[in-house]
Amino acid sequence: MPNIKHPLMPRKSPVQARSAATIDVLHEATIQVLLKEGIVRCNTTRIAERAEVSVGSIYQYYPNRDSLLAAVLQRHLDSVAQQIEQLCLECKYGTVETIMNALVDQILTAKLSDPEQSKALYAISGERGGIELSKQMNDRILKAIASLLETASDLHFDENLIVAEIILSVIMGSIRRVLENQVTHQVEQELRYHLKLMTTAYLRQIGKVKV
Amino acid sequence: MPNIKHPLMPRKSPVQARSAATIDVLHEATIQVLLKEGIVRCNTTRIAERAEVSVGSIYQYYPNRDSLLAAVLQRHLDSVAQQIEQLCLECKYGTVETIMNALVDQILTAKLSDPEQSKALYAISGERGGIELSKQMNDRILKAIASLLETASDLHFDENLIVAEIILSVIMGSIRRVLENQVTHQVEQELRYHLKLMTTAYLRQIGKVKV
Amino acid sequence: MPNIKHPLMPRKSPVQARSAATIDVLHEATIQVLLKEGIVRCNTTRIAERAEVSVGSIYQYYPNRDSLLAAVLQRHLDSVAQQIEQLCLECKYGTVETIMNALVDQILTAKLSDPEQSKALYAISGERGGIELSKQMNDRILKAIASLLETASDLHFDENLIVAEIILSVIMGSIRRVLENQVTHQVEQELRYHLKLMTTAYLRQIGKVKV
Amino acid sequence: MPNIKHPLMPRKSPVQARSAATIDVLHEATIQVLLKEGIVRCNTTRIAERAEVSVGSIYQYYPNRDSLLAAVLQRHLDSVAQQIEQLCLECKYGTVETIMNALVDQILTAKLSDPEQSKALYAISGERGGIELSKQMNDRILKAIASLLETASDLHFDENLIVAEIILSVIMGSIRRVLENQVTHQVEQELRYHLKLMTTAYLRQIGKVKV
DNA sequence: CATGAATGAGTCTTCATTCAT
DNA sequence: GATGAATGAAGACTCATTCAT
Repeated sequence: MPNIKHPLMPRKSPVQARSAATIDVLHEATIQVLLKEGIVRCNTTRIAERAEVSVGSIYQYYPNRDSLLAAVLQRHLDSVAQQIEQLCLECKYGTVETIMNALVDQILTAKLSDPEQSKALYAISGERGGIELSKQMNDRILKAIASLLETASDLHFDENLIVAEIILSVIMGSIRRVLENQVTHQVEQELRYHLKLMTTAYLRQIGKVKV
Repeated sequence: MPNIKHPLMPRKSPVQARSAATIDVLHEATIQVLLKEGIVRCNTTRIAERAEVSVGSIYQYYPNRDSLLAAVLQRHLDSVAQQIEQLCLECKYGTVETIMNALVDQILTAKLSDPEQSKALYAISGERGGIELSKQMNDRILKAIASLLETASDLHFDENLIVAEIILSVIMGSIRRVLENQVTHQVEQELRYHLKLMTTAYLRQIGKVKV
Repeated sequence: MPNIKHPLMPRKSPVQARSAATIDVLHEATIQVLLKEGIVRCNTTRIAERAEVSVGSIYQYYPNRDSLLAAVLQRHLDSVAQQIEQLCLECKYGTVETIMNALVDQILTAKLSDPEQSKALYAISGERGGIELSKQMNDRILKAIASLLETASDLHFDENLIVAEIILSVIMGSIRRVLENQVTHQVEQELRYHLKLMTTAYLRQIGKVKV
Repeated sequence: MPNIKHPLMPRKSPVQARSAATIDVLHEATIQVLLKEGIVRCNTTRIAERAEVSVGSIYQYYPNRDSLLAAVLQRHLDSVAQQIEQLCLECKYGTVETIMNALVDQILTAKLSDPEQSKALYAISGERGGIELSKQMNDRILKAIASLLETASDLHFDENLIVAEIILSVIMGSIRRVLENQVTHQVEQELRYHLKLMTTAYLRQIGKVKV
């Protein structure tokens, strides 16, 4: 059902085994080039070179350069969202403090375990298609966090979604600054601690005690 | 101390009024093009057209395109830093709550009064030269906030600079998400309130009561 | 007499029914793509897609893309020539007027019954191989018309071939303009009438009365 | 007032003298390449090479390759239409015979004085933009011929425009066949004579004697 | 035989920069 | 100083053809 003229959709699904392999190689190469050369020099020629395939192969699977980048971003975002959704299910019914501790840990781990890759992908997410993808992932995560907050054993919030948004913004926003080297090394090290402290303090302030 | 081959330095100082005017026109035009066409289509031809000067004129004042973009970013960041420094001086000796209220207000106002422009400039700040500039501004603001925190009448912090960094990261990070439309309209409206609440709660948690 | 490296010759003769069927499908698909996408986008991939065979299959029957296009054109031209030759045999010994009435009718019917197809094929006939094919068909038709004119019951012409050429040029030339939409709808409708009138008047002018 | 996003409009008008020179060189080179290599190989690289300018120069004046081709065609068609309009004014009030003699001469001269060029331009006129241009020229010429026919001293026609269309189609259609080498050399030589004869005979047949 | 993934030369187009006027 | 025409390297994308499966 796909591939009907949406410019950012992949062009075709692999029917032979080597197709899937080529796609993987392309994704890997894209990230490598992005890391090594930056978004501006991350062009089809370099990606193909790095992937050791011809430029033509890119266009077997993607209608244009942007759709390849979007696909790479999509994969990453999916993975991050999945990890967080998973965690949100596991942490249900804890106190606000345990929830925030786990959430901050999970998000920072997901985003900072391969910081170079995350950083490279920000370059994509700013482009035309990336913003939409980011929003979709955002929504998934927000819903997961809002659901999680609802189950908090000690506190209750009037507007779970708003609160979730604030918390996610603060965490994701800080992470971005870390990835862009806009914080000192020390803060990078201690960010987990402070974010846990801050979000927990915030929730206690804004929430009402459950009976 | 003149411009000896630093590629991002402006080429000459505006010794004549005419020069200063041209530079202003170029800056304004650059922002307009950035807004209207995006970073990718923001090229010298379009800037010159919009500014109603010839492309050659750009090279009278800047050794290359990037140095023009850097200069535009520089101006913006300078202005933001200055506003915040100014405020930090005015708020000295207040309570943590009044300080954070004023600070959050000031930063959000500075960054969100012309959101389109701020957003456009993010595109520049990601490029090679922009990161360095952003860091410099960051340092100025951090010092101002750290000094301000030191004067807080009610609380004392062991590491003012770290705390300042955390607070700035959280505020700036959230703002970026607003500018990238990654938050709902409602959160955009209520962001001030929540950031004030959160940062104040955080400071109260981490600080020690002054005697 | 097999295919020894002539680049526009079909590669092998359809000895099996399956082959003939595939060739038919390819011809049909080629015309469809030509109509829908134009000569520039009429490439092997699209033809294969439309024909629901693989690109590889095209090369089973034709040594290259141009030879497929040439074959398609050839078929069309053969069919047209055959129709006209047939008619020329049937009309022998009539008066100039009845001859021209029949001839104009026949040619217009042959070329305009599926105008879209005829139009599409013009795109091919302009290419390197098509011109030669067109000439061959032209010669066949000319000979048929010249022979026919010779049998006219009322008039005699000094140079039947020249006269035939003039008449064919005028008819075919007008048809082409119709197919390229360079005439109004009304003229398209009345073309038969005017061509009959004009060619008959011309022949009466240039011919000598038979005794 | 021009140049507002119409993809086939020239990009800018020359303000310096050498611009006009470059445009002329480009037109000339385009026709040369068209003649020597055919429409398929008539690409920007070859045109620029032949014109001894850089490819970039093409894009100073035309937004894309097609608009250059269209401009070249336009010039040619304008010139042809002008010549015919001029003649139509000069021939007014003659007999049908003198009118047709002059008209056939004029059109054949205009189209066949530089047959290679005319032939080359047919390749363009089949493309997207060319058809529209051809129609416009067609209309101009038709109006001129219809007006001319109205002034014929000896005959009167019920529908001047239809008659003009028929005549133009027949003449233009034959010329095309000459240019595509679909007629023998002898017919090419005698075409003028036969066309004059045929069109005059046709007009005498279809017209009514003026009193 | 049929398939369709892979190839890579060839096109169009953009844009920072230069330099003659 | 100012102008804008010219440059040409670089990038995105296409498509005829091949060949391993």
